[in-house]
Amino acid sequence: MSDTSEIRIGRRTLTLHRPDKVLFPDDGITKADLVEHYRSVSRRMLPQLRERPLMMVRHPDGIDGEPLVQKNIPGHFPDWVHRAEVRRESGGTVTHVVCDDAATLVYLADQACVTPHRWLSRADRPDHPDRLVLDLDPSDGSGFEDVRWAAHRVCELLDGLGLPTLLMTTGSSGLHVVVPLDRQADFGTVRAFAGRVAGLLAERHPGRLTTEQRKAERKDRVYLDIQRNAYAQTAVAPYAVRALPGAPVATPIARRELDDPELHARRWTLATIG
DNA sequence: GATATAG
DNA sequence: CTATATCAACGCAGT
DNA sequence: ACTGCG
Ligand SMILES: [Mn+2]
Ligand SMILES: [Mn+2]
Repeated sequence: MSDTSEIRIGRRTLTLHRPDKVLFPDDGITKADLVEHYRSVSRRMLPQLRERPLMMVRHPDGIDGEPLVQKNIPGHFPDWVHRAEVRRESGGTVTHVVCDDAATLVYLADQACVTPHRWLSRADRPDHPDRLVLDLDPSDGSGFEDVRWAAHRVCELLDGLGLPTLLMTTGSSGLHVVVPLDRQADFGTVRAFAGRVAGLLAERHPGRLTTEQRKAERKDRVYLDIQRNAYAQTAVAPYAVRALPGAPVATPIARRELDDPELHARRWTLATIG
C-alpha cells in the first residue's frame, strides 16, 4: 500500500499523500478532511487569496507538533503553482506562493498547510494595500461580548467617515474589522489612519479598549491591534482553518450578527462551515 | 513534508 | 533498506 | 541589540 490517493480538481489530478494522517488528534480530523474543506470553500475563499503573496502555516506532524511557518515557496512545489517575488525589507527578496486556483489550495492542504495567511496587498503593487484590518483581541479577563461591543464602536466610527466595513471571526479569539481600500494610499498612510482610529477609541473608552501591544499592559481590555497594516505583514485568510481543537474556521459575518450573544471567535468550524 | 546522508 | 538529521519567516514597537 | 508579539 503506497498510502496515496488521487483527487480531481477541475482539469488537474492531484496525488494526496497520507490522506488518513490525523492532523487534529482531539477531533480525528485527517488530511483528507482538510483537503475536502478547502475544496469545498474554494469558490468563496479564492477571491481573498488571488494575486496576493501567501504565507503557509504548515503542520506536517499534526496540530500538536511544531508549526512550520513558510514564506518562500519550497523547491519541490510544481511549476503550475503560481508565485511572486517581492522585496524583503531587510534586503533581498522572498518568493511566495500565490494561490490563484482551487488546485493550488488543495495542493497546499496536502502539504499540511492548515492555515494560509495572506498579504493585504496584491503582488503587482505590494506597497498599496486593498484592505485595512483592525484586529480585535480579548485579553485574559475580557470576553467575546467585549469584542462584540468593541467592533460596534469601531464600525460606528468608520460609518461616520463614510467607510464600509466587513467583519470576520478569526477562529482563534477575536474578530477582524476590514475596510476595503482603493490602493491609492501606501501602508504608512493606512497604518497611520488605523492608528488614529484605534487611538481615538482607546482614549474615549480607556477602561474597555487599549492599543498596548504588551499583554501585561492590556489588563482586561480589548486590544485594538493595527499591526497587520504594514508591508509584508499578513492576516489569516477568510475560510482558513485554525490549528486549534475543533478546527475552527475564520468566517466572514454580517454586521447584524454582532448583536448575537452566542457569537464567538470559534463559532464556525471545519465540521459546521458547509 | 521532502531531501540528504549515515548506519 | 531504514533511521536520523536538517531545512523551512518577517516586521514592528519598546527598552 | 534584543525581546515580545502576531
Ligand atoms: Mn515529518
Ligand atoms: Mn487577533
